[in-house]
Amino acid sequence: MPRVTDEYRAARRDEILTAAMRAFQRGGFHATSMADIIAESGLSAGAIYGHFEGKHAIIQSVALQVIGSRVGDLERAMARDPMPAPPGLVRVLTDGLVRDVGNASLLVQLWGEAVADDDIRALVYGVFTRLEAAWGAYLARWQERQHGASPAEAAAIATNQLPLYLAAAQGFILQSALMPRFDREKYLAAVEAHLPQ
Amino acid sequence: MPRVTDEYRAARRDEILTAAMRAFQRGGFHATSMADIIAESGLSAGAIYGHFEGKHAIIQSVALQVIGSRVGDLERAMARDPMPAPPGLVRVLTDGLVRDVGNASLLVQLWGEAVADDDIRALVYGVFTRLEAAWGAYLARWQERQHGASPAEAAAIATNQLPLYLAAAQGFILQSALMPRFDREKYLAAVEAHLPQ
DNA sequence: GTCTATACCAGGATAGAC
DNA sequence: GTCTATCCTGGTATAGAC
Repeated sequence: MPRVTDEYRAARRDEILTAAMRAFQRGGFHATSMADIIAESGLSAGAIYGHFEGKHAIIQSVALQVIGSRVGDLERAMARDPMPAPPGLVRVLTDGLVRDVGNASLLVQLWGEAVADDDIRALVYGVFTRLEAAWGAYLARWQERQHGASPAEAAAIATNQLPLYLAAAQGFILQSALMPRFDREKYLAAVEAHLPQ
Repeated sequence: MPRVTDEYRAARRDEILTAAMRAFQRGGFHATSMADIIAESGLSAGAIYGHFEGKHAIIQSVALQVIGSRVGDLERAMARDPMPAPPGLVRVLTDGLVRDVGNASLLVQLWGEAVADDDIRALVYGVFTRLEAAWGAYLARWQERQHGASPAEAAAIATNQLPLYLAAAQGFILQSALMPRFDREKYLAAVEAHLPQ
């Protein structure tokens, strides 16, 4: 019998994680100290270390949440019937991002972090691989259904289009995080107008 | 009269910068300590600090070099006559990157760093703004020359296409840095096949 | 200008009381 | 589980000799 309920523990963990996300969004992973996270959460050092092994574990958990939800959003959208047109997937991804995280800067930080941190890199690799597989399958299915392509043709077309669709999603994330006057609707309109169906 | 020639100083600076770039590429800005840079350069702490105020200054200089050269490449390509087709600019940018830096991971790190570091952010903002202006002007000129669009039409089309071209360049950089089986030629072929002319 | 040795401190993590 | 107070390491930067 645990001394407190699992729900309580989970809620506290989440509280800490949310505070950490806010702090990281402002200052970045490294410039944000444990003291900052402690202050942001309104708790104390002891409370934090009761729920996380350390700063590294917090970063990991934040990463998993931010990046994992993106993949989940996509896979769900891909399973919908009728299928949304491929450019719609870019919108799904970015909607989910705004809803859960507020902005894309955490994701951009994660990409940068993947260079230095093996765990984050593994996470990012894994996500990119899943994204590639799911999006590729989606594009192929779209070709078959909408254009009556044979499976072989459809696969070839999908493979060809895939890197650009990934780039469209990545470009959105990067530009929304780092371009001063980014216009979300203008971007999505360009995707819809120019990327191949 | 300086005690050593300016050429000597510049060469040393460059030597240190190159060593730092190698180290940063492997381990990231933060996980790389001054001790690592010192070891990588084969010099000593005293030597390094004789040329740079500190680690921050080194990062700044690396950033300026990596990111500044990219913009230079593009602006030069854009001034060429006859104009390369717009997708060719993506190739120019990535060629320069490979030539100067070897891989794109430093650039991805810089993007992540822009969240936390005001100086880096200002640098990245500035570059994105120049890129936007130059590439936008280029796309407009291309529309006028190749398709006989009026200046107003050309400007509208360019504004519409611009975010996708930026995304194509950004996607290349990100995917080449973080996707295990990235295929450069496949990517560029997709850009050439699908992005609007 | 460059070297070695070292001062100094930020900040992650722990101890022990409650 | 949470708090406050504190320890201690890693890492930046400097001092002083050459």
